[in-house]
Amino acid sequence: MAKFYINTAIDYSNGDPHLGHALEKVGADCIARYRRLRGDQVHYVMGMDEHGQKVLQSAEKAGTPPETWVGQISDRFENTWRRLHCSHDDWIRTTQARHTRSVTSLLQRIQQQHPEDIFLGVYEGLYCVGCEEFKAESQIVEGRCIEHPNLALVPTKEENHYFRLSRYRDRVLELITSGEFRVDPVIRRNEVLRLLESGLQDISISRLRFPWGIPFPGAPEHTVYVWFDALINYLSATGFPQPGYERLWPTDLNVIGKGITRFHCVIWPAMLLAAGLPLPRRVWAHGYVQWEGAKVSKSAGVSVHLDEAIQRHGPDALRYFLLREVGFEGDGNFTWERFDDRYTAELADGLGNLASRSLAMLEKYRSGKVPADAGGTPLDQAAETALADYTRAMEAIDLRGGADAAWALIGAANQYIVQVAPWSLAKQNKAEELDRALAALVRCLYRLAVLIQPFMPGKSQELWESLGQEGEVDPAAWNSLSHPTLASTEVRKPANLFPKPQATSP
RNA sequence: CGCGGGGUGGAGCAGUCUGGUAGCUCGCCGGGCUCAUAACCCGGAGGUCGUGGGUUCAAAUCCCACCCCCGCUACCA
Repeated sequence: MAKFYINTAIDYSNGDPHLGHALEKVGADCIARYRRLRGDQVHYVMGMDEHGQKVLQSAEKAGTPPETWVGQISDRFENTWRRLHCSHDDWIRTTQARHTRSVTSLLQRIQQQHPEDIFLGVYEGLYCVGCEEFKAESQIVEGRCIEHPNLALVPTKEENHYFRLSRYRDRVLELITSGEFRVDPVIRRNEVLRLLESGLQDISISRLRFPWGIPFPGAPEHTVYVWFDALINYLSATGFPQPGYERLWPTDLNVIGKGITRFHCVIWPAMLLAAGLPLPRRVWAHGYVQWEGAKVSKSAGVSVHLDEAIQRHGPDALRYFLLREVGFEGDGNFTWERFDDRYTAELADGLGNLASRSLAMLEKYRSGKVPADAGGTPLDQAAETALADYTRAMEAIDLRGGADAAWALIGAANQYIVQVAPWSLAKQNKAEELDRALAALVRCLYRLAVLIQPFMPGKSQELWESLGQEGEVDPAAWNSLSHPTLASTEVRKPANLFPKPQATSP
């Protein structure tokens, strides 16, 4: 059984979860669930990035101690992901002792293995509190930071610890080019390669006398710069530096947003090289959710829509919509209209109605008992194709393609029903043909329950149970997809899987 | 300025690498069916593929120029 250690980016404790965060978590969860179906030993970790000046300021503004503040935000995020059926195995927070231990240890390890890679330097410049960084000339317009024109830049001069990032350019470039360290999709890889080709500067990794962070090893008046600190969480969650962390490390797949590839595809690998540790095998940088065609940002208050979006048609429907409409590769758009359209067409009229009509016939013509048959119907053939397409897409992290394959099977099932017209067979007393058609339909639903599980675990389970199945969809279920044995199983028509609103509200 | 993505029937997209009757989903029109969540199936109408040149027997697809929209440019998923 292969181990599969998957991380999502940890989110900054500076606001509420929004649709963009949700896309990432749901996408990673879909991948994690698919890997579990395939029998991998999955370890899925999410969490929070809780240090840094912006967090401290937010806490102060709220009149709350920072420890309490980040605790509240952490709960809010994790509850949201649980509501969306995320199946993470661990929840890491950068204020936890295990993380402090890990950061300290990693830095010491770099200092031991490559003492010249961490050095003292004086930084003098204009610091933007909004960005938590010194700004370069190109980022300053009229004496203000481009990103935060409402905040005054603070002239700052301080002694910082630096990391010799420049030294690792060639090696990282080589590892990406050779595919040993994979960066996907290709467009993101090309961006990172261009960045590397243009050269790297050493980076400041500590802040003097800033209290809300991890003390810098050997220089307690400094704290570790928040980004440097945050990246290490992926290692902390393996138990590093405790023996046995190698059971999880390295990360098999790190799921992040396209905006932070620089940190995950350049700085983080360089840090690991400096420490003599293996690199993640793969980074996947998804696109952004646009709201009605416009960019979603933390400041825009789009978090409001997340609760609303979950409530609108339930968590499973939101997962489905994010992964199929918005997509997990490029940017995608989110509008209520499209959400409602897809919900009605694909979930209610598509999957929901198929389950409803098929199982209604089972109850009506065979009292809910699945007849024995020889199999090998055109619908079984369609399932074979769908399964192959689905597998190919999911292995390539083409989540939209995976959903497409499952829905192609739904289309095939509806066509099959019209072609064989079970109601006519019943009237004509063609029992054997009717048995064959009904059994084929139940097999089809069984397969669908498995295929949709990574996308809609809640609805998958409802369907699974209505098919008379015990427990949950698991690797054994996956392995039975080519020839499910369901004869004599008792099935029942479920309550509407995807109820439609009675009247279209304005 | 630099880099990148995009401009295809009413809407949203695929197709462009490897030129050869323009495809999908939704919507619209017509027909069928009655098992089903007024659902499902079949057929049809609708596009000079951003603009202008060029290459070619043939261009959405290759080349050149231009117009428009959007993102990134160091810490936002």
